[in-house]
Amino acid sequence: MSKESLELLTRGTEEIIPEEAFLEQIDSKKTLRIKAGFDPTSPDLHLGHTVLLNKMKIFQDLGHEVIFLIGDFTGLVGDPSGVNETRPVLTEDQLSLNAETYKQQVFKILDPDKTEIRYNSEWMNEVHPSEFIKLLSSYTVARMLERDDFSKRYKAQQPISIHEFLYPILQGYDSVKLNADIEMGGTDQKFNLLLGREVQKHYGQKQQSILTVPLLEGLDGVKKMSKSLGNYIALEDKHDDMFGKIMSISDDLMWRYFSLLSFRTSKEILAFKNDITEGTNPRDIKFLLAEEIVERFHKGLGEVSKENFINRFQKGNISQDIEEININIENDSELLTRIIKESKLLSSTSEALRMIQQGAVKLNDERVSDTKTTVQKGSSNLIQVGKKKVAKIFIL
RNA sequence: GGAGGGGUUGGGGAGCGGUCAAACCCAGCAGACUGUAAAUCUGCCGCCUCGUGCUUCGAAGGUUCGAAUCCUUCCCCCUCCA
Repeated sequence: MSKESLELLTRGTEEIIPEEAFLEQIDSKKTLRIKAGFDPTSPDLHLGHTVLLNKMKIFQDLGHEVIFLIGDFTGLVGDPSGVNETRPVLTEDQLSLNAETYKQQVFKILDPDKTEIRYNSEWMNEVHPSEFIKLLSSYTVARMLERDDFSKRYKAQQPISIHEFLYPILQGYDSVKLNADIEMGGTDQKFNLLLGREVQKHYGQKQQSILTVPLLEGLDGVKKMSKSLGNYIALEDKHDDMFGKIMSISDDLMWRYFSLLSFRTSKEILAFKNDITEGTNPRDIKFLLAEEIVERFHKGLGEVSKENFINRFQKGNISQDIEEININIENDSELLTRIIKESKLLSSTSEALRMIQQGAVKLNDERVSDTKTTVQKGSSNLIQVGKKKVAKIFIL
């Protein structure tokens, strides 16, 4: 393998274990089986996931077999990684629905012709109980408790269910069944990935090497990007939303996003940093990042998103494509607070009331100060709540 | 199986018969200021028909003029012993 390809492959990775074995594999010219698993616990993939997907794509381009494993069975167990409490168990219906939307989304990055999609229910549903016991004997409770999140929860007197111990072992079994040469995952997966090596050994199989990628911080810049924390940018986000969300990240975080998400060279990124030192507004550099990312998921809309953004926030105009909502009312007029709730702009009339009191609500570009403001049947109204929420509402 | 501790509004965590929609911290939201950044200041942060209104403090009953606070039963969690 060329030096360039190797650089490409290892750039932005957190750890490779064991490094020597990995390099040997890469050098061997053998077609490697690369595994990465995803829990279909929530239907939206976000930018955090793409750090890993991008890596998979590189392996694909190098001609290796990439396995996108959907953990539909293990999803029933719930991965305890990095969580400080027991995860709710999902129903099979939810899981299979999520798995479907996953498939559609990953091919925004991966090459469908070169991707092997597998479900671990394929083999897990067939495992005989005696086989299962044999599998579970591959690891010990003491070693399981070594895992950081388990030991923390244990010390903090928080519950750990027995089934949570199974998760890492089952994940390891997937590696056995798939004959994985390399498994990739986020840094929070390190324990699970390493355990896969133990399970493979237990089954007399060649041990996989593992490659971890950093977890992308969410919009808050502190916690990892995740749907449950609400600090995520979904691949399915509309272009304007995606652009806006990227613009809202802090200047520090911007560099993190550049290094993990951008396809620009390290050299270019360094040049941007210099520009800022020399007086360029960091916002303008952030524009470049936002445009690149939006363009990746919404072909041809990067530029447009930027223009909309400038219109909306720098010039104060409202962008063209605002969500339009129809609301049916019974009387001739209705309280604005109720309309705001009905349109889902806010979740309760109480909240709408407070927002009006705080001067956050605009009706047809006029700031609303009267909490009893009403709108007429048959009218169309532009309603803004704060800077980010806007909708055109038709009262029917 | 035995002994003890505990379950409070998104998270943490006060309250331990009325003055409790419930201190305080974090997170979040809005306004001002800005680059929809950060920092800062101010306000908000259960629901509605906005009132001496309604529903909340694991669940259900009970005591009381009055309960998150007391009693009973049940559910759940943790620790130690077996």
